[in-house]
Amino acid sequence: MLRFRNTLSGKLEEFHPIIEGEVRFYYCGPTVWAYGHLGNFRSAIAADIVRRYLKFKGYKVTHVMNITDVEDRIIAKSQEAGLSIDEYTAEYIDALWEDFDALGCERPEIVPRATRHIPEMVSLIERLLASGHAYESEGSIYYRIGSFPEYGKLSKINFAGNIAGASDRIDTDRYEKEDARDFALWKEPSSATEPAWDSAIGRGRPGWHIECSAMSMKYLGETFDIHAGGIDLVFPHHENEIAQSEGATGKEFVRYWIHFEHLKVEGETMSKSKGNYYTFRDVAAKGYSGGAVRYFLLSVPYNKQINFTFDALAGAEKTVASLRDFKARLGEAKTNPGLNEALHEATLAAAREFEEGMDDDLNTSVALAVIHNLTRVVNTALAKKKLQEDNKLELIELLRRFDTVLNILGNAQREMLDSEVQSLIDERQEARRRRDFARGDEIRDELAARGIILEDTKEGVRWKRK
RNA sequence: GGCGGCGUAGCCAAGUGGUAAGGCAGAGGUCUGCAAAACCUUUAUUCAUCGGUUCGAUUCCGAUCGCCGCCUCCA
Repeated sequence: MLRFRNTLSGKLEEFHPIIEGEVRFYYCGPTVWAYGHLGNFRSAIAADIVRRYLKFKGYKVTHVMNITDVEDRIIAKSQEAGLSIDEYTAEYIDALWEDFDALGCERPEIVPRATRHIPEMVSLIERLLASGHAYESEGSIYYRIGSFPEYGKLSKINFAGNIAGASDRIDTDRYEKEDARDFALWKEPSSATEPAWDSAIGRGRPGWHIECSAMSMKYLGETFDIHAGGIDLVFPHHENEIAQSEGATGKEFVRYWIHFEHLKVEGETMSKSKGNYYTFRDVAAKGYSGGAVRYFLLSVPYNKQINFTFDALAGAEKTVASLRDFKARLGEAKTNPGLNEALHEATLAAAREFEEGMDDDLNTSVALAVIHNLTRVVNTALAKKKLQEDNKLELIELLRRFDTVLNILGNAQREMLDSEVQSLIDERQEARRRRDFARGDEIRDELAARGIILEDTKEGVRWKRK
């Protein structure tokens, strides 16, 4: 039975979707201006695991990931560059999909953009105005937090204690609000050139939080199953989403809230504003693969902070390579018909333990350990020639199934040999037959320099590209 | 000031009221012409410190020290 730690209750809860067999899942994706650092991808990969594991469990998943593109900073940056919002964001969105592919993340079913959903936001704001949850002040519209007594239930925020110590940082808005805590739903343009939309509630642009309420409810319904995002979104973003959505509908907004913990670097949160961040592209430029980054980010469960180091990433690179080698070796193994019973038991146990680990709030650490343990058992069997045909088939199938969730084993396609490379290998074999090992080693070194690694085995020469 | 998290071997780290997963690195061995890969063995009497509860605590409670986060744009 799948269990998630629900931020709302703070407890581990059994997961039951609202509609049998179907899951509606919203993930707050990265804003465009802050695009690219690895912390974003920890979150994106965690969301990918949520999605993939739900599918593994047999659910039909509708996954919505927003792309925020009317946020203050994007507007400022696009204006600086003399570009429209779409022109400014286009290259970041292209980069996002390239990196998604490199990191093995599936595309969500629906990727709505705020700029395409202004009418939905306006009508939600109209509902809030009509029900007294919102008010207009000097051309802008604010949410009236005093009208929503449950405000704070997600973040457990305590305004009495909070304001005492942090009041100097709360009321920084230049507009007139009834209460310092109230937040903007609709902002009057501050200049004639600022992007703005004409609507029934005046000319302006949406506040940061309203898009997620409007878009999630449009695509997933007024109450849906899972809402996920980075832990820093708990307050104020998700708290405000609850206030907006439940204020407008009077219904429960989301069943399960899931928050992904931060990636740290040298003991501190990796963040855009601190400047202590690496992007996936920085790391890729140093030669690390998307698979290694994905493995590293999965090596600690999503609900724990993880410390980024290049040593750990290098370890992940080796580990992924050895798992992929294992998969290839298993595929090539020569076996006799039949089933080795002990190995069959180990295979069943691995399948069970993997699922138990993942069921427990998506514990990817346990899932990976299961694969390593299975690998060791199978390697030993392979070395002792205990692997039989039926074992091989069920192991290949199990690894394939594990990888529908983790997506770290890659495709085991064997590239075609260059005829030139093949002739060098043949020449080396001939030299070795003559016991001319000097020439043989020379050829091996030459191939190594060109990224071809040779392994001499009893069945012949195995090779792989570095 | 309010709220929350963390401190486990050289490094990255999982985990649990019943005696410490996994990865990387290291050491020894098997195999090999030598390598590589793989396999085997090996690396924490101990989980920040000090108390308490318990038959038993790394796991629960309290205190102390250290680190991090949210409360303000970032996942």
